[in-house]
Amino acid sequence: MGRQPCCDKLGVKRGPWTAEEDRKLMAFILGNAGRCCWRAVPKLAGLLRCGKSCRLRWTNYLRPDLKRGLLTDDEERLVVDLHAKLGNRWSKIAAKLPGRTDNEIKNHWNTHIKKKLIKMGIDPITHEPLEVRKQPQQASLSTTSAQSSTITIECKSNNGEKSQQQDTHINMDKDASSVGSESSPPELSGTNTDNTTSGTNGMHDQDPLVKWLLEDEDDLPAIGIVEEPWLDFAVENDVDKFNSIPSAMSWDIGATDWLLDYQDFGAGDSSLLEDASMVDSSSGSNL
DNA sequence: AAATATAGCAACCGCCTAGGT
DNA sequence: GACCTAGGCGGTTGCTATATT
Repeated sequence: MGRQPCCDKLGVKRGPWTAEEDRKLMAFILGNAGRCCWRAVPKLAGLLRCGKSCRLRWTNYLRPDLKRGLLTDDEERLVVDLHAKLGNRWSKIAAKLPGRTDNEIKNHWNTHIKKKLIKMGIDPITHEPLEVRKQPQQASLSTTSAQSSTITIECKSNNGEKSQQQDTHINMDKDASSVGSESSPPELSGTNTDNTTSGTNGMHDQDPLVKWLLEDEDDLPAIGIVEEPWLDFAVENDVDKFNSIPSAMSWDIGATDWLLDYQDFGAGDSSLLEDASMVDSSSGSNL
């Protein structure tokens, strides 16, 4: 039988996105919120891309509510804490950091945080001191004893200055074996996080952080993650989406931050937004 | 200045799950 | 219940920029 490819590989462009493609995609999505599925987006938007690729580009790069730049110290500490609880479930972690994507956090973890932790003698997988791993039977089998330790993460601010050393409390009150590999903890893997509230993880329920995490299924708006308004059928197609959106949507960022963020689009892309709004109307002809 | 190594990040791949039929 | 599809997720790859020799 086999699974059908998400799109016809033939004639599908791959590799880095051009500014023009970004414009087209952005204009289409903002102008046609909720009107079709990702599979149909490339065709309707006039792109020679796979729908999956479009979705990825949108969620990881074009979404108006994305923050750009390095993670702040606070965000970094939160990621470490969350990773200690959740393992490599980047999307769950990202859900707690408004404006950050799972891909971004994953990359940041692999390139920055991991190294920091190793440098500090902390196992980035188990969040335990590296020495502990020399005694595998203890590290992997002493599963239920709730451990807790306070470690210090040396963070550098964006201007390269060392910030004050921050105490980061990493609770290692989890099943050591559950984070003994890069994969998700067995009891947490599989069907999302639904299992996390049950059975053997009862102890997690007492952890405020875990409580908070487990609540995320229902309270996304409360933490700044709103349902994607641009994919909402109810979103009105204003003349200038790029200007209307920040005020129309309740993103958890300053009303104009996203505009500043778009300076990152690349050379000469300050004109991108203007162009995009123009493309918006022209791309409508593709529909 | 050129060559090489390393780091960082965007994008892709393949698997999994949810939802519809 | 079986099958199919779309979307989501995490792991991995590959390109580019920067640092080092």
